[in-house]
Amino acid sequence: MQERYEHAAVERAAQSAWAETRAFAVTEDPKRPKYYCLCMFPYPSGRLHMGHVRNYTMGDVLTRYMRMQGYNVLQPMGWDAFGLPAENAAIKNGVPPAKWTYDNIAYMKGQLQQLGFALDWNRELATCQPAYYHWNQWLFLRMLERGIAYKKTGVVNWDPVDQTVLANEQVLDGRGWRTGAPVEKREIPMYYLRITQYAQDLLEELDRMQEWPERVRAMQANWIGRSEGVRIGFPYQLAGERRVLNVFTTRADTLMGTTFCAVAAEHPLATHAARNDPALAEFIEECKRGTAQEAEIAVMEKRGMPTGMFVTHPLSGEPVPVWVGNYVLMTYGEGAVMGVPGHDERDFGFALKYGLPIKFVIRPDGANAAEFTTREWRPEYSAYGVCVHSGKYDGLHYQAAVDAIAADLQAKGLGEKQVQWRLRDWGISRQRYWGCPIPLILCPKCGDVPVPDQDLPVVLPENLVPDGTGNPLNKTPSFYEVKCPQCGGDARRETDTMDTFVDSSWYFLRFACTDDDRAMVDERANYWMAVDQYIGGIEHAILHLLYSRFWMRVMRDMGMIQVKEPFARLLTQGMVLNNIYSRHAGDGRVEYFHPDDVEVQLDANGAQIGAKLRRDGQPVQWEGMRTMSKSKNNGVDPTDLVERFGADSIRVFMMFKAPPEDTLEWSDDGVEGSARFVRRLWRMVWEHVDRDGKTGVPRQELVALSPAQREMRRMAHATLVKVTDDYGRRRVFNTAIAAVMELMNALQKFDDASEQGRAVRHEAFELIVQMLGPIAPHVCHVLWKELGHADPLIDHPWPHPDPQALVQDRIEVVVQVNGKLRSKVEVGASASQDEIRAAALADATIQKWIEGKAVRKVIVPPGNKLVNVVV
RNA sequence: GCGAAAGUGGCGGAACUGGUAGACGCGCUGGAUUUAGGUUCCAGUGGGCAACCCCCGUGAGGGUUCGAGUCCCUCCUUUCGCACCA
Repeated sequence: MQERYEHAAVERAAQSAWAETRAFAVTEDPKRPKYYCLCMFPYPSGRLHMGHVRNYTMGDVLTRYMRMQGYNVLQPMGWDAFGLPAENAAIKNGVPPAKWTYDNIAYMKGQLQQLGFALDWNRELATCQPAYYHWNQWLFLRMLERGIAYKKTGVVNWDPVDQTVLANEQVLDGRGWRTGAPVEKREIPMYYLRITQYAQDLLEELDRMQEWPERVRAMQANWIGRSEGVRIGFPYQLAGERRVLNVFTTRADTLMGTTFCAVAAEHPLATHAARNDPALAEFIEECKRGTAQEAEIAVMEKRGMPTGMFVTHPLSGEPVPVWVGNYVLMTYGEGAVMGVPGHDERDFGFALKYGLPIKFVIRPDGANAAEFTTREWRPEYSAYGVCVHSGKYDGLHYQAAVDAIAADLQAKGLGEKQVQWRLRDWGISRQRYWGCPIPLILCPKCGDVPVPDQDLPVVLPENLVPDGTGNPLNKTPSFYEVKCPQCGGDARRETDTMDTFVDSSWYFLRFACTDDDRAMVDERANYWMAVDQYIGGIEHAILHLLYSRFWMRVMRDMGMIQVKEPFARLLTQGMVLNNIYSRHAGDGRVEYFHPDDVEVQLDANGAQIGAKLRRDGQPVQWEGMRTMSKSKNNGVDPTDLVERFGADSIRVFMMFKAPPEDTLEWSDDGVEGSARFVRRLWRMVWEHVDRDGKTGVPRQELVALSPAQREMRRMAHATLVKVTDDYGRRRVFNTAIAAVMELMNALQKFDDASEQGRAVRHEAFELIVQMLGPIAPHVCHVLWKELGHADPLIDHPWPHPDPQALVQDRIEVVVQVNGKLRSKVEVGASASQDEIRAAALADATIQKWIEGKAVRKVIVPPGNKLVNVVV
C-alpha cells in the first residue's frame, strides 16, 4: 500500500472499477425490496454549482447506504432541458438553444461523473428529446379528450417588445425583466389544465404525508387555500329581466351590515354599466392595465367608482349600490364582494373614502356593548362575535348566525354554503420557442384540431436561433404550415409551447422505462414508484411538487399508474452560501470581490474584524453570507475543487458542515479540514496494514481481550449503532461523520501492537471504511481492498453491531446534588438502583456536599446513568 | 397581516425521550518537526477567578420540575413562504 494519499489516482481507480462492472445499472427484481432515490434533475445551465453537488451527494449517500442494506436501488439522472436561459444564450451568442443545451449537458455529465455518483446512466433522459416530450403531447391530448385540458382566454402579462407572455416573477416594477418595457395585461387564449378538479384530494392527502417537511405541506395547503363560506345572491332588474349578482363571503354573519357591493373591473356588470358611462369605462381600463405585481396590488390605494346600478339586499330588501373596486379580484370567488365597512378593513377604507355608510352589526367577543365609532380601523372590528342590529339574527354567535343566514338564503334561492379555493387552473401555453410544442392544428374551418396520435411527436425544429423578437416558430413556415387533419384544408400549427413545469411533472416515471418507445410508462413504473426518497431545493415546494402530484392523479385515473402520491419522502436541502465582499463607489456603482481574493483580518481570539483585498491591501466591505451567484462574484467551481482536493473531500465537507435541511456556509478552511480527515484516514490504515509489515488479518480472541481492547472494540460498535441510526432513521450525515471522527481519535490513541490489539484495530478500520463508504466512496473502495477484501465495498452488506461488543462491565454514573453535577462514580453494569444510590452517597465529594444537610430524596431515573441527591 | 422555522463559544454546529451544555470540525494560542513557508504531530481554547473540588452561562423575563437549551406563558430578533383570497 502506498503511504501517500493521491486523490486523483484513488478516484480514477474506484471509478473505473465501477464502470467496468456496470455497478450502478439496475433492473427490476421482484425478489428484493426496491428503493427509488431521486434528486431533482438539473437545468443544464452550463456548469454544476455547489447546490447541485450538495443535493446529489445527499442522494448518493442514501443510495449507497440503502444498497449496502440489501435494497435494489435506482438512482437515475436526467436533464430539465427546455427553458428560457437557452433562448437568452441563443440571443446573446447566436447559437441555437439545442446546441447550447446539449453542450451543457455533456459538460455537466462529466462533472457528475467526476464526483463519483452512483447513477444509472443507462436511464439518462433529457426533456428536450422528442422521445421524451412525445409523451407530454400524447397525455395532453388525452387530457383534452377528458376535459382536463381546455382552452380559455385569460389575462396575462405581455411584454410588447419580446412579444411573449411573462410569468409574474419576470415582471419587475411593472416592466419586463429583459426589455424594460412596460408590461401590458392582455387577454390571450391559452390552454389550461384543470388542477382545481383535484384541489380537495391534493389538500386532504397532505395530512397523511408525514414524511414531508411540515413547511412544505403548510405552503401547499396555503396555496390550495380552501375556505368555507356562503355564496350570496343580490337580485336586480336589468332590461326588465330578473338577475342576480353573486358574491362569496366567509363572513355571512355580517350580511346585515352590507352597505354596498363591489365588483371587479372585468366583471360583466361593470362592462355593462360602462357602456353608457365613458368615465367609468376609462376607470375600468385603468384598472385592467394596472400593475401586475401582486405584492404591489396589496398595498395599492383602494379606488372605486359607482356603476349607478343598485341591487337588492337578499334579506332586508333594501337597495344596495354597486361599485367597481380596484381591489376586487375577478379570479377569486365570484369576482364580486359585499361591502361590509363595519367589519372588513378594506371595505372600511373604501367606505370612508367614498362616503358610504358604515353599519356595526357584530359585537366582538369580550367587548362591552358600546359600539365602535372611531374613524380609524381597529383589528377587533373584524373579530368574531354576536350579531347586533341584525333583526332576527341578534344574539347569534358567528357559526349560528352563518347557519341561520345560509338557511334563509337557501329558502329564497339566493345563496348557499360553498367551498372556495385559492388554487387556479394551470395555464401551460407559452409563446416561446424552446419548449414542447402543443400538439394542435388551428383550422379556420374545424377549429382547434388535435394532432392524430400516429403523427406524434410534433418535433420541435432544433436549428432555429431566436433573435429576441418573439417566437421564431412564427417565422418558420415549414413548421407552422400544415394541412388540417380533419378537412385537409390549409391550417396553421399551434406555435405556443408548453410550460417547462409540464416536463418535470412526470420525468420520475419515465426513468423506469426510458427505452419504451411504444408507451409513456409501463409496468416497470409500478415496480419503482413511488419515489422512496426525493431530494431537492425548497424553491420547488409549491409549483413542481404540486404539479407532479396533480399529474400523477391524472395518470392514475387513466389507469396508467397505481399510486397517486409520487414522492413518499421528501428532503428539502438547504442552500449553499458564501461570503460577499464589495466596495461601493461614490457614484453608486458596486464592485464585488471573490472571497479567494480577500484576506480576512482577525483579532486575538480569531474573531473576524475586517477584510482587505489582497491585490491592493485596501479594506473591502463584508456583506454577509448569501447564496453563490455570478452577480455577487462569490461562486466556487466544483471541478476546480475536485482537482485540488478530490471528490471525496468535497463530499465529506458538504455532508459534515451542516445538517441537510440547513443552509451551508462555504469555507475553504473547512474543505482543507475535510481533506485532512481523508488523508488521516488513509495514513492510519497505511500504518496499520503496511508500515507494521504484517498484512495478515489476526484472529480475534474475544474472551481474552484486555479491558482497554474491549473498550476500543465497544466504541467501534457503538459508533456503528450511531451511524446506522443517523443514515437510516434520522437522515443526518454531519453527526455520523463526527462520530467516526471521534472513533478515529480514539483509535489513534489506542497504542497496542499486540496481536489482539491489531485485531481490534483491524475490525475498527473495517467498520470505519464501511461507515464512510456512502460519503467518501472512492477512498473507501480502495482502503477496503487494502484491508484484505476481494469483494467490492459497494456490494458488501452493511455491518451489524455485535451485541457482545456493546456490553459493558462497569458504567459511569453521574451524581448531582440539587440538579448540579458534583461527581461521578463507577459501578458494576448490573448494579441495582439501591446499590447505585448507596455508591453515590458514599462518594467522598458528594459527602462533602451533603454534609450537615438533610437528604430529602435520592432520584435514580430509568437507565441508571444518573443520580440526583436532593438536600 | 397570515403561515412556517430558528435564536447555543470567535465561527459552523452537537446535545434525538426533560437527565454530564458546547461532541465533531474550523479558527486562534503555545510547543515539536522543518533552512523557511506549507504539511504533520502534541497540548490548550465559553466567561469569571492567582487557582479550584468554586461562581456564571443556551435571545429577554416569568413558570412547571428533584432536574429545563429541551416543556408552558409573555416578549424581542432573524430567516423563509404567502399576501386586496372577500
